[in-house]
Amino acid sequence: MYYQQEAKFIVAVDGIILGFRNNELYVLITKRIFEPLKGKRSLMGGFPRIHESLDEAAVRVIHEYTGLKNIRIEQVGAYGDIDRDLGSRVISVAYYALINMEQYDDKLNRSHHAEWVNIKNIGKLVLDHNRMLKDALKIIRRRAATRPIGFDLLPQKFTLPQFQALYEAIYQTAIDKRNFRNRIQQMDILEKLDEKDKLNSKKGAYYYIFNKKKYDMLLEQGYSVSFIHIF
Amino acid sequence: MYYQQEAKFIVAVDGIILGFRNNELYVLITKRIFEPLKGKRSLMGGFPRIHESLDEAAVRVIHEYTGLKNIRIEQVGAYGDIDRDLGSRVISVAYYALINMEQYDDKLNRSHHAEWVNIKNIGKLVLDHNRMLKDALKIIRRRAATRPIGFDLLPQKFTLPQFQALYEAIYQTAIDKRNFRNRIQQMDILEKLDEKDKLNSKKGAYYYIFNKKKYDMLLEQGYSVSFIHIF
DNA sequence: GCAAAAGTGTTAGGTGTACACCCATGA
DNA sequence: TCATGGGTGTACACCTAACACTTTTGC
Repeated sequence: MYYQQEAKFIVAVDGIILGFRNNELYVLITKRIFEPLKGKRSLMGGFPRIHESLDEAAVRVIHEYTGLKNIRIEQVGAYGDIDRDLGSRVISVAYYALINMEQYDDKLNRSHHAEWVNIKNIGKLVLDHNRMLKDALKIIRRRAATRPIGFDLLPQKFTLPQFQALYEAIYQTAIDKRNFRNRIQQMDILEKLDEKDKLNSKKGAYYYIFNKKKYDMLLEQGYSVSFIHIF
Repeated sequence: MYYQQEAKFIVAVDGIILGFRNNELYVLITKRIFEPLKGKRSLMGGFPRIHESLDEAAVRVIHEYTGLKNIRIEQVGAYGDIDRDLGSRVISVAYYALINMEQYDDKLNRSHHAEWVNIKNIGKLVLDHNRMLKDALKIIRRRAATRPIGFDLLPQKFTLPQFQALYEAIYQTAIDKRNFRNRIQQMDILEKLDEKDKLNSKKGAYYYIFNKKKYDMLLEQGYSVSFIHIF
């Protein structure tokens, strides 16, 4: 063992957990059950264990709050301002995860005092959590601009109006229907089903599923479509 | 004080310090002067102090190694695999900095066993430092694609061939002279001087300086030019 | 005069974006 | 029959990328 003379820090992981329902983006927000700031609205957080990597800790924490396994996470960054946490000097590493709200176990809401909050109505969160959320969204938007993100966010079968609504929610902007569908079609990674969703319209919208094999092939070839022009 | 029962971690900061000279990109690499892995090639690293933010620690560490003040840093990310450091469980936060090699104090090289290594010839670095470097380059490329990065890397007066060479070094690709210049001209953020650099050619290339005021104005307007198409 | 690097414009093809109407169905 | 949301194609402007020759000057 080396470095024994160095200062040690409390390290936390915080999770920005996003879901999509009724054409709106939601963030999983909890009420802190411990001091300081007990009762205030906060992202899902936890502390890595000594035998866990940061990524593993993030996956575990998100699992504890959502009951979901096999989630993909991506790191947002490390937050290390001195007074960012009122409780102590804490360095926090933020991760985001996109999850399918249909698979989410709603029972966990109650046990964790968690709720899905529409991303438009997120108020003040504790500490620097608003900044974390903002940073996560930036990364998600960048990602979504070049690849068809959100297969994690959508149910397995989804309609094109749904898919488009997801993009509109991510960018908070209206997208032309025809342009959106043209681009999707170009990519050729969706499979149209014979089945229709008749909940949202009388005519009904065809369901699609995602052809993962084709998508992975395209990625390997370094493929990228610019979905939305944001840069 | 709260969270006292949580595990504490040794936290490090590592710096990817990039410079540009003779049309090539260089990384500042040191030989570790402490165990473990003493004598092996490594990025510049250090440990944040209790009263320092992570950003401050990164600035301080880079200052210690380069003598430079007023450097801009950007976080690359946190690295938290369990066995990433042989010495102990260490979580490291990486930062990159682009510096002007002309202003760099060469005396520090010797006192820190540091040397500038051409980015093409970086061999194996200790621990996960190769991955950090790769991640930093990804961020730098993304940044350079949409804004005229590298005013930090270039001397105050620079020529267009130099500026282009910088982009070629960042992307490791050849760029058409006329296209590059057209784009630069469109941005209208350079000022041509009457003076010429005659070191690299008989004809001589005009020096330019960067018009920061115009650049900042453009940034405020949410301006972005796609310099190079990489996505 | 000649080698070596600097400097300079145009064009064709592709991509982004704006845009309007018909279709299917339940009520 | 009508109101509602689903589905479809094109034209124009702009941007990207390809491309070749002249200029200057030290040797």
